[in-house]
Amino acid sequence: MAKMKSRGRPRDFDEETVLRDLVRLFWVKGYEGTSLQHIMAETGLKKGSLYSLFGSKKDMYMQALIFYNQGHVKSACQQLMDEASGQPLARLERFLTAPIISVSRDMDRSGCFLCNAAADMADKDNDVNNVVEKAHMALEAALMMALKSHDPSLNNVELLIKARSLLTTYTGLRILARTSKDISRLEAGRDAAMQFIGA
Amino acid sequence: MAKMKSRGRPRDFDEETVLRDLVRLFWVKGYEGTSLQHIMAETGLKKGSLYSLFGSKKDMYMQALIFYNQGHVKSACQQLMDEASGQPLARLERFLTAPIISVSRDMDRSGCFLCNAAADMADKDNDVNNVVEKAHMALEAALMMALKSHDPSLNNVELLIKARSLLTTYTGLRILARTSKDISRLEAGRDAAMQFIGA
DNA sequence: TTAATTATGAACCGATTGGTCAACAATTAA
DNA sequence: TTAATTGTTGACCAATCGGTTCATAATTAA
Repeated sequence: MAKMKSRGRPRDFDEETVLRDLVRLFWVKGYEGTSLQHIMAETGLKKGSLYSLFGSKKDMYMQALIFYNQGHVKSACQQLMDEASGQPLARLERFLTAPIISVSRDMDRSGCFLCNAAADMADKDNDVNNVVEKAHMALEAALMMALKSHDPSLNNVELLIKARSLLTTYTGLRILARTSKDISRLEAGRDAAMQFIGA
Repeated sequence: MAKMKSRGRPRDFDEETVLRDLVRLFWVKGYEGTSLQHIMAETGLKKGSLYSLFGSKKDMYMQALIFYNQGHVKSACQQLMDEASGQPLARLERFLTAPIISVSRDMDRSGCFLCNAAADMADKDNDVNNVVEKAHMALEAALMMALKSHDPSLNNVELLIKARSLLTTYTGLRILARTSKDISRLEAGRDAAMQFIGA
């Protein structure tokens, strides 16, 4: 979809870049911890532009979360389902290892924006809750695909249970990774989950 | 330790009650989401008293978190280790079921203050991080005791791995419980963990 | 009674909060 | 060239933020 020329003064910023900045800010600092000043500094935009573009701070958060889902979450789902991306068990293990790699290799304790949003905003705002819920469902579906590929004999009920247990472990790992100095704690959580689905 | 009469004007509030109020506030609203106005309204105290008592808002949060650990977390640990409180597996299952009961019976999505603190503050503040870390270690130790009681043949390495996997599941459940409308998602996470340790 | 000590409450602080608005700049359609 | 349209900017807003200060109240020790 090529963007057609619009009438008035053209924007002198890239909307996607702005969204990426918003994701990074809300991801690391949370909703209340991110002020308009932070956003202005990070994006280079002034309040007028930001508010004419989004409407409110909450809308900025929402758009950032949706953008994150269409990027990080979607690609995580795709990799889980991509048969060319390795054996099913290896793909599942990679999914559960991502939280560990972030902290052990990059010393990155920002976790997962989706998990942070669940902890931070989801109980306060229904719109955020719905976005988080949809992302969780998408992840469940992708996990079920990978599990089915690993063991085609499993029925849908069994698949759903295993997928949900993996989502629980993943979320726990993402949160624990924000505090834990000991990565073997995280590895234990991952290994137990892998052992459970491998059995 | 009876409190001896102090010299000046006596307090006309109960410190423990104030701490309970602080716990409730920070638990539900998080650190940034809780303002001094909220705290004044909830406790009935004015800023002067609060600041002479705690020193800063962060200290209020810290004291509340420590109080929570000495209450909720400690009693959870004790129940896990209390042989008179049921079979080891039943105690472990009760531990993992608590997050589900909160949301299914009481529609309480506030989760666990400790988990919320990990998600909310632990990466921003080292003092909070240390408190969270210590609580996690205490929970791990209690989980190991219950696991050992269930299967005395397990060595310490095996016990630690299983305990950590349970802590991961517990944390995941507490976070997912903040958004999930579907309690069967939570039950799946619990049942998988129970199946893993029962095996 | 007096002095020392401690707690309370309200006024006050500068800084920051999310949000609005109107003047101005840049573009296209007529 | 002109009008209509859209984007940018900075000033401005009331409200709130966490925090301080100080006079006053209430108590005990002397």
